[in-house]
Amino acid sequence: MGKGITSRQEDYSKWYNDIVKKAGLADNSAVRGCMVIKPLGYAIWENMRDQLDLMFKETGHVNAYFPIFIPKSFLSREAKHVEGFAKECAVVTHHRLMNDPDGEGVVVDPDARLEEELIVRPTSETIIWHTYSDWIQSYRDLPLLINQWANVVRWEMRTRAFLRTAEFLWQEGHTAHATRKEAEKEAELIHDLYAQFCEEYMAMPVIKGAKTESERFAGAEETYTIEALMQDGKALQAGTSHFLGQNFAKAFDVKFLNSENQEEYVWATSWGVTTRLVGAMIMTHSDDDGLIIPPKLAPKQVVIVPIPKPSDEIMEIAKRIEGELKAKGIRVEIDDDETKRPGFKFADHELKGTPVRLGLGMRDIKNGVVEVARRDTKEKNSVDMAGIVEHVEQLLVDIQTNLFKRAQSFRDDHITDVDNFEDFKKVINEKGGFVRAFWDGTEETENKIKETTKATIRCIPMDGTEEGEGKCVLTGQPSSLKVLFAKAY
RNA sequence: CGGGGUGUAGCGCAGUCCGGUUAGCGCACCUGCUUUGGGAGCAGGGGGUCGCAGGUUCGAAUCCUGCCACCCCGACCA
Repeated sequence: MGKGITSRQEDYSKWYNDIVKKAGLADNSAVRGCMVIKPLGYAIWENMRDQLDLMFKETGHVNAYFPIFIPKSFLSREAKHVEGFAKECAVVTHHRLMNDPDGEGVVVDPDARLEEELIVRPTSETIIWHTYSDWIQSYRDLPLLINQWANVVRWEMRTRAFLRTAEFLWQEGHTAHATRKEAEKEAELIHDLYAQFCEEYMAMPVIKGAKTESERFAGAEETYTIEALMQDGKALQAGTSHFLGQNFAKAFDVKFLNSENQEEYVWATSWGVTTRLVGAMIMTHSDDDGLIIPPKLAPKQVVIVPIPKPSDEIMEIAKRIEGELKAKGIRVEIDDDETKRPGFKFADHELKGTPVRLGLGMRDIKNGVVEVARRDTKEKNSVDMAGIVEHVEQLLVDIQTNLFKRAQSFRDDHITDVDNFEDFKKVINEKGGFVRAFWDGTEETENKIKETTKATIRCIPMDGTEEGEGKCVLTGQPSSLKVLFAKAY
């Protein structure tokens, strides 16, 4: 699976940055830490967004939009929340510029200082819960199931395209419920939905689990996560769903009257996935020849290349095939650029990850065939022109399946059970991937392991079969808790 | 904020140690001809405040001083 599997992180970073740049997914921007998402990168995100949006709506959620600015005082209402985000907030202090009285250009007008500073949202819990307190009076107002598509800003020290940028795009769901049980169910529902999306659409296997207390979202009682494994053996948190208990309801005084006319605080969840998923897709599937996009997310699923160039006769057949594929709902395009030669186009479409390429020249037309090349395995076959539409339709399904299986077997090969700390260190440092081991459940042990190996507990897996009793991999204390460790992005 | 590195054309780089023609190469771009089934060849052409500001010198991409920016590795994090 390409150069991904390397012990040298530097090489992997270079490979990743090269793909982002050469395939045309994103550029650095004028602002440090922010990126420009280019049309191809954005189109992939749009496909992710559209599918997720559909899944949210099918489960009863609706979209709304809340302000990008949050009054500073809101952030301090929930103690843990402010602690978690305070260090990475962009702050608006003024609302006006003026010509520099001592020189050229503009300066901040000192008279335009805001009475209360505004925070550029790093997440929207506070402003949304402030709003919910007005919206919720009765149990009849519940549940409130709202999602927003937005940008957020977290002033990170070090950034990396898609995986960690100062500004990123995401969706954040914020729901309010009458009972603890219902809110817990909501958090689990979204957790499952995210996992389903990653596996079915991104062809990326994930492990579902819960975060330990120290890795939990700031202000959450329980954080569910889906963890994916990248080709360099590092784990990536691909999405989280939080059960917030009544923390935010209490902080923002969101109460409702139940059917017995008693006042109660509401129960909450929040959940989100980000443009990081685009980075996850790259690092899960791509190879040395460039990007590989799973068919379900590919902006272009099929490209038809006239060989050697788009003559009338070739174009007539190409257009017929294009029309038939489109009629099946397949996203297809004819590359009729006369200034580029076929060899260039082949390499270019491979770089950009188009799942299927059809080559069509006079030789093929005489033989009544089309040359079919698949991006995932790079296999080429001549296929009977008569059955080409059905063939391509099936091939897209096969590629989607193959990508998932390939990523899954890589992932499964990189889950290693260990029962002593020597093996633990060895696997983390040499083989990479997930290490499954017993943990005594203390934060102290968790921190010690992090300090000595840089591995963190990615999750306490949910579908962990009964592992019985064992001994903590570090302390040897008796434990019934088997968890997954890994180095992570 | 620590450790390393780099700033020269849109991109990637050489030249800097040891100052000296008009600052060079590859890719990309433009024109023409020949090509065209895996990133075409030849010929011609356009494009530069050598990161910024001072200084030394007859002369600075090159030496000196100061500043700035970016990248990689850590700490922090979706």
